[in-house]
Amino acid sequence: MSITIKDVAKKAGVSISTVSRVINSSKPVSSEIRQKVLKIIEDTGYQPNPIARSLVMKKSQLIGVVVPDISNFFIGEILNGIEEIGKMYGYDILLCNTYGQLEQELRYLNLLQAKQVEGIVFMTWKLQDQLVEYIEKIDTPVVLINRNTSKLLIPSVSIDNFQAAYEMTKYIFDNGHKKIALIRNSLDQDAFGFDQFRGYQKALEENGLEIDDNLVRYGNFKLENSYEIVKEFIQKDILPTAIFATSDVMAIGAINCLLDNGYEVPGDVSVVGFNDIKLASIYRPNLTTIHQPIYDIGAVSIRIIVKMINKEELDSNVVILPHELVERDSSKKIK
Amino acid sequence: MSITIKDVAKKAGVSISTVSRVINSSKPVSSEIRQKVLKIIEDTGYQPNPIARSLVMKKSQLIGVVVPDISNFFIGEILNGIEEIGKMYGYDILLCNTYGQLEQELRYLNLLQAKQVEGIVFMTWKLQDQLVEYIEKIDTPVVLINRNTSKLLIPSVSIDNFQAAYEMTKYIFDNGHKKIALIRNSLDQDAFGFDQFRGYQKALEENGLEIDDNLVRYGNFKLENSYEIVKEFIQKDILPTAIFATSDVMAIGAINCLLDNGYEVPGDVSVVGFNDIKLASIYRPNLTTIHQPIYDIGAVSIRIIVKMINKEELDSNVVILPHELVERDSSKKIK
DNA sequence: GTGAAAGCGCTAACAC
DNA sequence: GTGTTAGCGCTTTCAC
Repeated sequence: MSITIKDVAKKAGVSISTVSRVINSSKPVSSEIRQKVLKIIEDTGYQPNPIARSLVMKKSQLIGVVVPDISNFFIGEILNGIEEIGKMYGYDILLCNTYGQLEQELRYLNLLQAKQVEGIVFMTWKLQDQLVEYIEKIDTPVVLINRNTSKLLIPSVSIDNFQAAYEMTKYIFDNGHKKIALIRNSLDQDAFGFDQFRGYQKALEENGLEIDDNLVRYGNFKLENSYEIVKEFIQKDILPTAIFATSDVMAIGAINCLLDNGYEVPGDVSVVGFNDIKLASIYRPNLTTIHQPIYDIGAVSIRIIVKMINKEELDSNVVILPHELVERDSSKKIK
Repeated sequence: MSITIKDVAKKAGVSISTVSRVINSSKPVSSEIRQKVLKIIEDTGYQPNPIARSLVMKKSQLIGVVVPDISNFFIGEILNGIEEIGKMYGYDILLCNTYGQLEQELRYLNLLQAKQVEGIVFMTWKLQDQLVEYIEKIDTPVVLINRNTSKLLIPSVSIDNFQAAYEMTKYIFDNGHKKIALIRNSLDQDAFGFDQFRGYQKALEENGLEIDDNLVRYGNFKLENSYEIVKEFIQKDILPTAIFATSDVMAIGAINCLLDNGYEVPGDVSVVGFNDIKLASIYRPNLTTIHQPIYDIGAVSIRIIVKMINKEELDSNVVILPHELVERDSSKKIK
């Protein structure tokens, strides 16, 4: 059995309240006694039982993190930020993987509350209404990642997906492309996928281009999926000169398909991505893409949660981090 | 304030022990009362406080997972297995990221014990003696991932790195290569990196080849690192016909360097990897590599931890999972 | 400045 | 079968 506060108190010849006071510096203790207690703690290697402490303080020092896929490249990088900053504030991370399934998401949200986590960082591919409803109802602070919640009560952190997609589309257009396919994410209307679509739309319209429904396709974040879409472009002989995929992995799927079918990138087709995951600069050709401050997204989300836990006022419900268009080797000018 | 067992007891007009009994089915309760209590639990949405329960049961239902890099591709995939099987057994995952730094590793090991986790899954790049010593000393069950601990007391799960590296080297040799570089991991002698080296060594020796010290190099799991190594090969004009990197990411670093310098893969140089992370079949050329059952490694590690928690006998301290050589497009026969 | 005692929400003897 | 009670290890009034 490990050593408790009682043991320390006994050895020090003081009451447990006194020991508690020196541990927490919650009230003044005479320097003499403090030293004695400290010494005994040192000697015995006593560590306060956080569970007992949690029980009385009603604080678990735990933050739940719900993600749709731990092994997803983008998410892995976000987790780095979450973990590091979380630990900085003394919070441990309870990790939950939902595979993006609503049922799992609801289950974990419930489980995490039962576990008394103090806050939840939530990420999903598709933010279903039922989820929003549930999240807005619960007491535990929740912050959403990678999703603009300006219409909701839930705080969030993301980049300006509309603006980023606009810039990227404009960039492609400025490079001489007139046929620009969009492989977007199949998501609900309030999602970032919709914002991105609007950005794409605006850039085309501004430049007098019409949206070609054949060239706007829904992907599902999977490489195989964009691969198939491009295959269809080829088969139907409607291959555009540029493809804008709203995730790097989908961009790579597109490029792989092109390469497999004897096309050159960017020689025949320019392909650009979104996110700038590590892979974007590992893969050849290096991806032209929208750089997101991925680590910071995780870091900021924790900072928000901590503020909410401490009942501090949030400057804003929606935090928008800066993005940047990174020009690499998968796109080129045409005339 | 949320509802407690007391409230339920009062509403049901029974004692709290009875409520506890129906919650835990720990002792028979008359069907009539059981129904009544169940109904009230249903109505009130009562959920037992796991912290209070932990305090008295001395069980936290938490498993600590310590990894050197959450965003590492290989580790992300392992985490999937850990999370899923862990949840299956009712355990939550406390995630800790160490960046492979001994100081952090020790700190987290300590923190996790203080948090009363019931077991720890531990992963690191370099298993330092100090760590082994510490782990062997503590009461909390620990299992090591991706490391053969046959000489230690600590259980582990991994593949047969020696055999796998042997097979891969032999495969390359059988493809006609006589100059085979090895980019191995710079690790302590008991590590899998050493086993892999021995496998490489054996395959060469069996075939009457000598080890060329210029061609056996230490990488550090980083892409940039193997990139530099290959650059040096080129500069010194000692480029071999085949490069065996003991991680897929390092293999890709090698290929990138070759491509950047105008070489073809596998045209001029065959490059093979190790692990078979998702990226291995996304990257072009697809990597010839050693397939590890990555998800299963995570899954099995949790099963072992659960057995240890339950004080069940382990069949074996060291679990070796099967591997497989996967032939893809980054290697070819030469004459 | 210090100690006694109550109580966080729960489980598990122990009685009946 | 059911209720009473004693803790689990800690924080925090409330006295002194």
